[in-house]
Amino acid sequence: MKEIDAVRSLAALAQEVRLRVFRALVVAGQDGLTPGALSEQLAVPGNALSFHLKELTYAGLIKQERQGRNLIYRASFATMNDLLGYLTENCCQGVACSPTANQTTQITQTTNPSLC
Amino acid sequence: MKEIDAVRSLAALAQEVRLRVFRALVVAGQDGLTPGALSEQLAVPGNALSFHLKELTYAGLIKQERQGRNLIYRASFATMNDLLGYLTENCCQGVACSPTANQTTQITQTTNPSLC
DNA sequence: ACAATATTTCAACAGTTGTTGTATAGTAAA
DNA sequence: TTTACTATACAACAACTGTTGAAATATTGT
Repeated sequence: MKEIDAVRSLAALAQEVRLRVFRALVVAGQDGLTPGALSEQLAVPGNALSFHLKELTYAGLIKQERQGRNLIYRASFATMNDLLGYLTENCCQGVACSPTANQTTQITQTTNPSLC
Repeated sequence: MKEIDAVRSLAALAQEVRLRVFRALVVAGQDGLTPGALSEQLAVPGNALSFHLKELTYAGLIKQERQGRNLIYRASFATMNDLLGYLTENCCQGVACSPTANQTTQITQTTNPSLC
């Protein structure tokens, strides 16, 4: 992941409505959610929601797929894990920064970021 | 971590200079870095850097400590891990969302976020 | 074709953010 | 205490962001 992509993703998440949308989609997982469901669940007007979904899509954090008259939005776990990796890269000069831990937070399968 | 804290942290990181500063501090680990060192390393004017350090501090992502005439800035791993946990919470309704993985990305020791 | 539903687009406005230049405050050494 | 160094604070401006209301597009059922 490049710096510009990370900034774009972080900016997309740095907004109340979008953060709620993204987290709701993370919880929904493969099933995803329609804009209608999100609008109701989060009490956000349709046009505002659409604007925010576009931002999240532009950042690559969510994907859409049409199903009949509805769109299904899903979180993009791959992009999210890239971002998490970018933020934790080369932690503590590669040296273990604590005696206890050596774990990684990924929201699904992928490559392993360098961490301490 | 509350939503407002997450938004504040994400907004703090969603800016080129601040993201570079934070990543440099993550790499530096316990040693930390002075504003002078950061200013030189990242080629950012002192006053601009000061502004961004204040933002990161306000978000709780970095901490400062005075050492003689210098200040030492360090990344706050605890806050960062809270944030990572917040972003991945209750992934996929708690059900494993992929056949392969069950990992976590943390940049240092702490509590374990719910993931898939 | 028509009506109903779902979703997006557009324009305008207020509010926020980042940069720059200049000034100020704290610390240390001569 | 003067000088140099390190770091922060403030004001002003341009650029970006989020919300709202009104309109447009797309899909389905009658």
